[in-house]
Amino acid sequence: MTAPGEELQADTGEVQILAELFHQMADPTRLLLLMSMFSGEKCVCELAEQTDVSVSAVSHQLRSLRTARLVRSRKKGRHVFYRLDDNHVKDLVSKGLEHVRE
Amino acid sequence: MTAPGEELQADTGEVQILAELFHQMADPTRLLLLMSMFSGEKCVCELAEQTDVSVSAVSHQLRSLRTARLVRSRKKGRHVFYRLDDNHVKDLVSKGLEHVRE
DNA sequence: ATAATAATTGAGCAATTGCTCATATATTCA
DNA sequence: TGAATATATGAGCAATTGCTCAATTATTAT
Repeated sequence: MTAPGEELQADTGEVQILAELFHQMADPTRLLLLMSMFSGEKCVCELAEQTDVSVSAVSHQLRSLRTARLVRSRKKGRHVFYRLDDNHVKDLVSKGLEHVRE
Repeated sequence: MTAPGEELQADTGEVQILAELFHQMADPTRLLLLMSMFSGEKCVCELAEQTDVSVSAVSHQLRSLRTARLVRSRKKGRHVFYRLDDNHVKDLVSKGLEHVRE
């Protein structure tokens, strides 16, 4: 499953961006939010309920995730629905869980 | 490449540990250290030179990585050699770079 | 033993983080 | 229009982070 190795070279700029990606996934609340979106888009209040975090805190973290392009949002009436921007995040969580579960 | 979905369920404890894993990879210096070890074990002074970070700072970060079980160390004479504990880290970086490179 | 080299450690500090609280904005409904 | 609901936002604050600097330990060489 480990790549041959050549494409694992990265310049300083890429390392910064890569670190920022992992940074977004490094907070339990944000990670929980991302994982909640695995089953499809969710509005802010659903996400707040599922993660047991205040709506305000969730909104702050979603902004962070949106700015870092890990999620996208769509407005529908009074609700704003959030979903994963692409499925790399899902792959990363999957690989991460493999590691955690040894 | 995305897993079928069933094994992506995680309890609170697992999410904490997973967040800690990503946290270790979320700092540019630690990420650079990990990537330096892709080509095999390296001593502290080599790692310091390659990452252009002070020996002390490198040692602090290596301790963090070792405590979190992302790396292992081996002492040989005056040198301490560090290597990746398993190849999940390499897989995660590989997947992360795929995301960064779109 | 003494000096030199490699690495670790603890204190301390500026910068960043993730939350709460209060407030503001936007949309729907009566 | 006015009330209710959903979300966003800014200030502020305690906790955490990643570094430097100085001191320490461990090993090797003279």
